[in-house]
Amino acid sequence: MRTEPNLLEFIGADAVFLDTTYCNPKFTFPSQEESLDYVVNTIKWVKEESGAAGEPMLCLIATYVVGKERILLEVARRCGCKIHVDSRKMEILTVLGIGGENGIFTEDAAATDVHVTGWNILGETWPYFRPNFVKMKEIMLERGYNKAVGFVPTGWMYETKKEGFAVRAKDSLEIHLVPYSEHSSYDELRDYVKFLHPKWVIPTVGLEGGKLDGKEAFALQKHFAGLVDETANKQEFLMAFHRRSTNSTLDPEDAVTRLSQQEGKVQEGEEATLLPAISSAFEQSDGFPEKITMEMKKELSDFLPSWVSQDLILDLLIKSGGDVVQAATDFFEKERDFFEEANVSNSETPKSEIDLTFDNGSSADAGSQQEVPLFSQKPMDHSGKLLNLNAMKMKSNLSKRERKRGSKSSDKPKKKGRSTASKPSTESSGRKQSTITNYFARTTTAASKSDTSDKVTVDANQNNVKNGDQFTDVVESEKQSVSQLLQIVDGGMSRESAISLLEKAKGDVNVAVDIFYSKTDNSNVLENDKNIVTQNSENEMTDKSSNTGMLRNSSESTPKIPNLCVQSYVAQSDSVSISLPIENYLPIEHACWTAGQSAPYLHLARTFDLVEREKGKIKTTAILCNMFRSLLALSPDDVLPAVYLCTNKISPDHENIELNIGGSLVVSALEEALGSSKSKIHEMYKTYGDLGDVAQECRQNQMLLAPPRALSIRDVFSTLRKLSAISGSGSTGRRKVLVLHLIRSCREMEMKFLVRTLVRNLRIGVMMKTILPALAHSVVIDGKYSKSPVLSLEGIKLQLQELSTEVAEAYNVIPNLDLLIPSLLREGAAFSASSLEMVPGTPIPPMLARITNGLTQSLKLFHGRAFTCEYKYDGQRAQIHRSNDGSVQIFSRQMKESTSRFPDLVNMIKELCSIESSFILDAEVVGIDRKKGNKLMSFQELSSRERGSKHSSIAIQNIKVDICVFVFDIMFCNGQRLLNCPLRQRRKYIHDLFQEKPGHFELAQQLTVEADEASVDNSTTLDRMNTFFKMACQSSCEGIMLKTLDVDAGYSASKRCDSWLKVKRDYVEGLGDSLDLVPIGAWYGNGRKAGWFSPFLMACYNPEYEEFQSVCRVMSGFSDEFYKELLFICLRSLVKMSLKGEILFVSTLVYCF
DNA sequence: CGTTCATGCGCC
DNA sequence: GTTCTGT
DNA sequence: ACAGAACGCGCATGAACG
Ligand SMILES: Nc1ncnc2c1ncn2[C@@H]1O[C@H](COP(=O)(O)O)[C@@H](O)[C@H]1O
Repeated sequence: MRTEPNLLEFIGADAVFLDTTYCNPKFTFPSQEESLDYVVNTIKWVKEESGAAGEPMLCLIATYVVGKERILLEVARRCGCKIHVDSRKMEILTVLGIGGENGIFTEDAAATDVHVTGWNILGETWPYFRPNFVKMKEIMLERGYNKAVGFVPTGWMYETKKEGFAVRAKDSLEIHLVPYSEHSSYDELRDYVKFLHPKWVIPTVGLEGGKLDGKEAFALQKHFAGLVDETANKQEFLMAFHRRSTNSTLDPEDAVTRLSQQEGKVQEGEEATLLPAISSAFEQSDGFPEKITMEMKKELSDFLPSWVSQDLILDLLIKSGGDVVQAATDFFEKERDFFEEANVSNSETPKSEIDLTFDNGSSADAGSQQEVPLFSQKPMDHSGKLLNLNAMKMKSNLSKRERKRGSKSSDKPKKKGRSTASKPSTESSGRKQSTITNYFARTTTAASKSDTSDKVTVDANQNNVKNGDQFTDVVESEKQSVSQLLQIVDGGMSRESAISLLEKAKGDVNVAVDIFYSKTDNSNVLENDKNIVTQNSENEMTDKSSNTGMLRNSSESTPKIPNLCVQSYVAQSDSVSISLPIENYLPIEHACWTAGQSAPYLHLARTFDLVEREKGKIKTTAILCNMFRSLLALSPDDVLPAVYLCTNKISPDHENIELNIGGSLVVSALEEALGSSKSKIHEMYKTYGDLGDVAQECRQNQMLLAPPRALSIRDVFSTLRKLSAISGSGSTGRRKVLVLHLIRSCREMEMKFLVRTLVRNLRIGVMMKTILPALAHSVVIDGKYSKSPVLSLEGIKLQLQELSTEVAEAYNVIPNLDLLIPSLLREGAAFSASSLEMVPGTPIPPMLARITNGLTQSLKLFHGRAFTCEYKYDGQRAQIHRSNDGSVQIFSRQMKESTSRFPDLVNMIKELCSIESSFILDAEVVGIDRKKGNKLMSFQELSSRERGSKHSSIAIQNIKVDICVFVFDIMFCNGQRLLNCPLRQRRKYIHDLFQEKPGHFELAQQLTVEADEASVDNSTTLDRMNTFFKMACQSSCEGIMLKTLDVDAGYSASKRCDSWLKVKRDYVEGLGDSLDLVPIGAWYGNGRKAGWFSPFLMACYNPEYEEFQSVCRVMSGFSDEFYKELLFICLRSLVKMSLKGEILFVSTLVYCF
């Protein structure tokens, strides 16, 4: 039995670092399980025990990383802080008869309070073993431990949708990953890093001839020194370093309190915020020109009352530009406020509203500072370059919960004007914007003094909208006249003019036209007239505040209609009738237009609005079904454009027709159309998190000069197509004109969805999987009940189901609405999936694979079934089509045509595939280095290859990255679908029909396991697979794929399927790349992750520069709860430590997936 | 007319 | 691409 | 089960700038 660690040892410790390296199950020492257990128990123990004595910081240092020990030693040396590294592992290693004295820094360690081992690190070979943290995490979670496992991605990073307000890389930090497992020497690593980014090369790991020493790695930093640019972030690091070595006198408790309250803060800036723990301990500088020194802080601190927090002091200093006297003056001016704030924050009753003056000030400053470059004015104030504690908002879990409940209950009084509320009320905030909205909600509420008055307004609005609708519907004929008139005069007049003209002409278009043409000589007068008309109509309004704009406007400025008539008619057709149960919906009577007209976009917009709010899938389908029924009954030609608009597409994927419209252009169009400034829109965007909502909101508040012309579905769609066709010089301008046209024509909630369509983010929770069944249903119902009302759905249930399946299946294989919809409309309920012919030129949605954790697991899953193993190449998917005429096309995984990117591949196919027939192949394109013996290159390198575009192919002689294609499937050959052929046969076809050419055109490496061998108990099979897997990894592959050969072995287009499994190197314990890094900064997350740190900036210590240099960001791997817990506990103790003048370090296990 | 900037787009 | 959450 | 959100970067191209 091992002995439990000495409790006393830990109580005095500030941090516990567990080096868990030894618990790697790959390493087959006998008590592997036991050691894992041991660690887990220790963690548990530390948690429980030291939890009583205060929050412990508990980190896992679990990887083999050069410099880990150095970091610890450095920490210890610099700040003399007590860091106990669990020496028990020495025991374990000793117990196991290994390790102990092998530790690389044993001597150093012995001289300090830090005990570490570098067991086996200096060995000849680089043993890539690592702890089985997959299992560890599992166990930890299972047992409720709350500690960290962090993950770092190796190739890909994402950016949150920012619809026109994105800050591009050049403004943000440049961060690059240095996965090193692929590199056996330092030179290679260096080259790799250089390849990743020549300017910001920070080697973090040194591997020289198998020797692993951070010193050597960093010695080479000199070599790169000239290449490292002097960016702001570097200054930040320098600052961080500098501050780190300065003792702080901040009060730990205060900072901890503040930290615990900072959860709600959302930081929009792209600059990494230095972790408060680090930053607050150090001096602040105002965007770097002037430094605020420790002395200044101390001076001010001594001068002010003792309750004043260090954060406040910093803030004062920053605001005064480093002038201590000024800062003190400022303070006494607002002493009372500050005191109250401090009291509230200290008493741990975060009442949320407090503190707005102070906070508001600083965050607004920060905001405007970001805004400034847009308006080319240098910021005068220089506060908040470092956005940390001072910019935090008060919020607690409690108040969050309260607010949640609050918004729920206020939702209860049934669908109150979510989209019509004139201010972002609590209701409209929704789930999406947790903090900022609430913040705004609070301020607005405060401003309007009472909740109830707000609600009243909302109700009033709602009513008005209804009335407006009614008017809109009733005056349809008048509108038609107006449109007619406008058409005749061909835009020669505004709508107001037309309306007033019609009024004069008593509704007779011909008379109106006459009047118009009699007036044309002084048309200016008419245009002036417009303003008068509008003003008049505005004056007529008695209640402007509750007016919703154009609707009212139009109703007021059109001839009066008898009210009775209005109501009796409108009772049937309002904006929500489409949500009636299918049986009760009357496609013609409930529609908002009549046969022969083209369907108005409003029809769609209203549907979207309802669908967005309806979460149930069945109801959603019913609403959409009703929508389509009206279209089918009144204007079937609009079905296709409607389906496109519903699914946020404008063409089949493979046609590479793109809108080429982004947030920026939409924002600038909105600016112009709505008379809002960019900064205002940005502010609102931050509140709503959706450009569509912003536009809708602006529209709501806008007084329109003219009621817009009705947009039809056809108009919208054809305008979108027109947009996509624009190219060449002046294109941006021409696009904007079209966008403006669209935006200006929006009525009601059209704006919201039009804008969302433009930024291709419909967010109504509906995709092809909902739309197509809805359409299928409507087709069945339309066929059955086009003449009579729907009696019962029971009788046709089966038919509904069947057609849905047929349609979905057809689309799964041939995802081309241009073919599917006409065919469906033509054949009605008789439509079947085989109605569509498979032809090269239309890509088949690729089949996808299921993740598995390891070979054993996947073997289990395929027990008793024959299967094949294939290398999983690390490149890009390519579907190769050859038509009968011999032409070749390449499609990507997302079914975009990428032929122009691979002219060499096209040639290769033409040259090598001498067979006459047409075919469709599934393959992976991989970068290959022909000079280095056909060594496969990483995806990273492939991705830097030139791209080509819709109009231009890349030049074959310029190709920098050669490729090799690895074929693994065939779906179509010689006019025949092979989707239902078992893989064994498809595989045979490939072998029979194609000639390999090594390094150019190869078939995927394979290993066949027959049914009788497919058992976990068959060790030969497992061995073979293991070997195969290792070979795959050695051949620079990502892992292997396993595919059934006979059972369920068809090609399931577009499905993630259990008959294909993937086993990736990274999932398999012990084979991931890893780096051991120190978090030095973090960004605030967005959306769901708003309010806490999400991506962390990780760095590695460079002793030569004596600084931490950034390496990468760490993003995911924690569950949300994990995140919060980890961060709060960790940061809290970190702050504590740092404020005591000790350095804080977290070492995170970093995992590459 | 060449360079830099801004924006859209697609990839594992 | 992966992961987590919400319905 | 399914949908949606969160998570960047590098190339191509038009616009703006000298
Ligand atoms: N032999 C193979 N079979 C199937 N897919 C492969 C193969 N080799 C590489 N891949 C790629 O692996 C991808 C699926 O893995 P993942 O992206 O991890 O889900 C596919 O989209 C292919 O591009």
